[in-house]
Amino acid sequence: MRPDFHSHPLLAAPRLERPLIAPDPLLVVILGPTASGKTTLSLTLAEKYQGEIVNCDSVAMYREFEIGTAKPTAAERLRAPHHLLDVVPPNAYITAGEYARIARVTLQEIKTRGNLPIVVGGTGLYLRALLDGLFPGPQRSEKLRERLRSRANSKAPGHLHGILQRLDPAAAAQIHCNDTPKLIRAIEVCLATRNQMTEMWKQGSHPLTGFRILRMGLNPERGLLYERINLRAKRMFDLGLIEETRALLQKYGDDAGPMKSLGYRQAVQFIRGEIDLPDAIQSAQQAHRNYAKRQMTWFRREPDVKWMTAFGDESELQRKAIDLVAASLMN
RNA sequence: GCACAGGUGGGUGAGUGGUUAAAGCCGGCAGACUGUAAAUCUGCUCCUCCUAGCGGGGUACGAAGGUUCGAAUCCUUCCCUGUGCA
Repeated sequence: MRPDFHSHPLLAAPRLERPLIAPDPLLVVILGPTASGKTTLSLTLAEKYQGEIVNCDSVAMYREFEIGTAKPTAAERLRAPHHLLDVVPPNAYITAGEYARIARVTLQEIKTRGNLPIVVGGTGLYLRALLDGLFPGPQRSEKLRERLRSRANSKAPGHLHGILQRLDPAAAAQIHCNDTPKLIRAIEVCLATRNQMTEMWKQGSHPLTGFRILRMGLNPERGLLYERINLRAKRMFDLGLIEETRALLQKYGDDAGPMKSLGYRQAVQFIRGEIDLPDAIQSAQQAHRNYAKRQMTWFRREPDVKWMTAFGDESELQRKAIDLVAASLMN
């Protein structure tokens, strides 16, 4: 049985009831769509405030996936300590729950050093898992999933939804019958816990404690963002995305880690001869743009975000961000 | 110049007399999301006028005419595009 990370004394210690002498230290969160300049802003803030950067981008956690992930460069990583980059082997996988566990440990360590933790991320679910916590659900069961998937393929379309309907009607009402991955997870939770997933949700989650959180959101004008996305996605191909993907494919096969993610999926299609290079590039650009939109949809619901309508590398925005942090440190 | 093929909504592409303001796909916009989330899924999407909304009206399938109760669909001419022959 794997230890429940929520019970770790350091992470989930109840806050003291009596007023604390010193307020909780600050935690800066930079969120925003892909290519909005989160990295640049994080570097600026880290240098200014002795910060340490904690990645919150799911794909950037994988080793050997380099060009397509727009990780901070080696030079950038020299400017401030970086965490949770390159921590997952290419043929393994990480989940939101696992991310939250290790990210919380990392945050605690930064706190101990007295530095300013700066969480930088585009993965909404990971951010939520870190900040708000997930419900205490079971881990994935590959066997069960395999069984469900193969059964679903041989049966009528609504099959999985029907199963969930019987197991947990409330969950079934919330998950669309076409959304196979979410249906599978819900069924998995019900079966593994012998309880309904919606009941499990009621047990609540464990939010991150011990920090005052300052959320800064980058929201540059959409047209400009899309231009940057197009340029960056194209550049990834110029820098050798195809070659990198080919090597990864050879080493780990096509189900390795984030092979289905932005850019890599298109590179794989090209390598297989399914599309030509211009189409692969265009398709990758499109995928990045669509992703940016989805990220904004997610982040708009995030509470207490200080939104800024510009890119993270614009000096005026950086000045505002610096002021925001200064003001928060003051309180 | 002649011969074929073709010109449909932001793109692509169905539709070959009425049930078509026009399928599907893409794009665009909006949304969902509780352990692989850079994943997965959902809704809306011609213009215009009236209506709070239901809804109703007007335009529209290269252009102009024509046939017909009725046309994106049939006919004529014209304009474009591609291919073949000269």
